[in-house]
Amino acid sequence: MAVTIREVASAAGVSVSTVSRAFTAPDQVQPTTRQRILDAAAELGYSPNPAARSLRGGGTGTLGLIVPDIANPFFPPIIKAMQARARHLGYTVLVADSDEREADEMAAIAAVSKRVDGLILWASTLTEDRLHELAGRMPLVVVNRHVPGIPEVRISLAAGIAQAAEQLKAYGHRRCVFINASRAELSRGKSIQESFEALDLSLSELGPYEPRFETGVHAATLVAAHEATAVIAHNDVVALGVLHQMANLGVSVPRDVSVIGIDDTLLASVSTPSLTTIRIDPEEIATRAGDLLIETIANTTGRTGPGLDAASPIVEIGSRLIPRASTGPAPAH
Amino acid sequence: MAVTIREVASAAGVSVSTVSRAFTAPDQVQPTTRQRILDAAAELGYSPNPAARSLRGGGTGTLGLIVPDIANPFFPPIIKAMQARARHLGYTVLVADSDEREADEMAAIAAVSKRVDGLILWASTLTEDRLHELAGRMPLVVVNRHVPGIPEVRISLAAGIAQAAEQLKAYGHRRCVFINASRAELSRGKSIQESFEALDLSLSELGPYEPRFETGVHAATLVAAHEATAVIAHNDVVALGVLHQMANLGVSVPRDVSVIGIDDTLLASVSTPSLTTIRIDPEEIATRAGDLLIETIANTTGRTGPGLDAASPIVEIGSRLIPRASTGPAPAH
DNA sequence: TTGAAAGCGCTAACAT
DNA sequence: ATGTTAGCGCTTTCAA
Repeated sequence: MAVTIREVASAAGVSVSTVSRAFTAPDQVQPTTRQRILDAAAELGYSPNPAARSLRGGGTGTLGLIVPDIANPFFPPIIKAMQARARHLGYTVLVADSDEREADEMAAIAAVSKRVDGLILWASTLTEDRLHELAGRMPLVVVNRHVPGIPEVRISLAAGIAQAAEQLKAYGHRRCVFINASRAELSRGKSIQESFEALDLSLSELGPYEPRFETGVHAATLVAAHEATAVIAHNDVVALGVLHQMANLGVSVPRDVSVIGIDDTLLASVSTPSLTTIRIDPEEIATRAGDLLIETIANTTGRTGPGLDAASPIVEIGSRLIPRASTGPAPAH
Repeated sequence: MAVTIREVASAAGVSVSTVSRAFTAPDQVQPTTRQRILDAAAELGYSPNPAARSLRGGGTGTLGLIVPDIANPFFPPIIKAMQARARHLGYTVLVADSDEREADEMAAIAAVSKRVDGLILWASTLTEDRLHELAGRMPLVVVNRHVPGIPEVRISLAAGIAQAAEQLKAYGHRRCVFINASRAELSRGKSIQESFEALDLSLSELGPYEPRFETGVHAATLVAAHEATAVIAHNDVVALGVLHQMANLGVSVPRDVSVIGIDDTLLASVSTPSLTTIRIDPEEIATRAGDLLIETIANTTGRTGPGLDAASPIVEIGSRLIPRASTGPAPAH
């Protein structure tokens, strides 16, 4: 068995409560005593048992993060950043994925909910009702999902899209295609349409499709029919499908067609040509979401009734264009 | 507060121990009683508190997995597969990364060790001594690291390499280059050298480098000097660097040079041209590693002295070539 | 400033 | 087959 608080207590010649305080409320114990305890603890290799702590009611010290798909290259950097941030704040992060299916998401939530102090649900597939019910039982933050009354982190593509439109305009493009592959409630289409119209760029929307490589391959064959010289894809994976098929068709990128992705995953920087894309900073979103959850946990603790708060917070994360080699001047025609 | 075993007990009109047994030893309670308990539990939305369970000594129901880098595209599918497997077996998986640095790995281990029943250490940076010490304190499985006395999962590239050599030979290649970017103790070089020699293929080794995209870019410029017509890269990322630079140099892949990666990450299937690579099945390795750890946990529980076992198990995971578009006949010359 | 003791939810003797 | 109860390690009143 591991070393317990009692052994530290007897080694330091104090009671267990003093040892406990030495860790959780250091200023309540005499400096000399505290030092003696800390030394004894170090000597014995003591560290508090988290199970006992959380049983006692102190919370689990763990944040839960449910993402649609761990294997989607967009998420690993976010997970990594959130782990780092959380550790810094004394938390651990427990990650699970929902596979974009409600049943799996419920299972994932059930599996982690008793082990965490709160939950970050990314693009949740759950109904509003269920989310509200869940939020009533534990601190909750949703990302990329708007549910009134639940704290939210929202990714805004507006800035990145506007920059993309500007770049394409400056390069002389006139007709563009957007490959849409969003679930309805997450659609990326609307804001894009507006940004492009504002600059007098025509934008045809294809889809909605599944956000897969093959979607890009398929959509690429449709670009010519629209007489478009630029393509914005739903994400980097789809954009790579476009690049792939353009190469097959003997269409040069960016000479004949410019291609823009979204997410700035690893894929974008290692493709050939490297992919111009709209970056969403993983560290920022991870940090903001983690902090928001911790804040929500803090507000929930020691509150009796259900949230009579003012409006629940909404944090917005920006985006920006990362110009790389897949965009360039429109063909002379 | 959440619903406890006591509330279920009174709702079902039985004692807490009967409720406990209804969950942990169903056959020890009368079917009718059990059903009544299960109904009451469902009604109340009861689920056992894992903190209480583990405090009681029942283990945490969690497996720890420390990988070098969550953001390395090789790992997410493995993490995902291990989660799935573990959930199936009633476990949760807690993942952390070591960033390839001993200090970070120690911190990660410290952060999770009290929350898990055992640990899978992937390509651990720790010294053998530390690993032995750790193994003395908790069930341990190492992956891609050989430490006598510690259960181990080992990835064997032999089969995949042999198939690669055969393919290149059949395509008429004679001179090849291997871009090595391994830490010494993990080196992929030796077995490759042997496989190629066995088929009378000349293999020059470049490096060791860091396993990054830029390494591939750099190494690509060196291939011509070796008069090689085929390149095997340390992993897919490095291979993409090669593809990228070959395109820059106006060298056609696979017409002029064939390129082979290792890992079969997402990158390989979405590159242009798609990348021939050596696949290590993420599900297999995740399953085997998870199962081995659970087995090790089971053997440790209820054993008194330190392991006087027979030799600790070593599980070997195979590999195979996935032919795609980046390999083809050697140029006629 | 420090100590004694109750109790968090659960399981496993032990008793019936 | 079911009930009673001690105790896992810790924090936190309450007392001194």
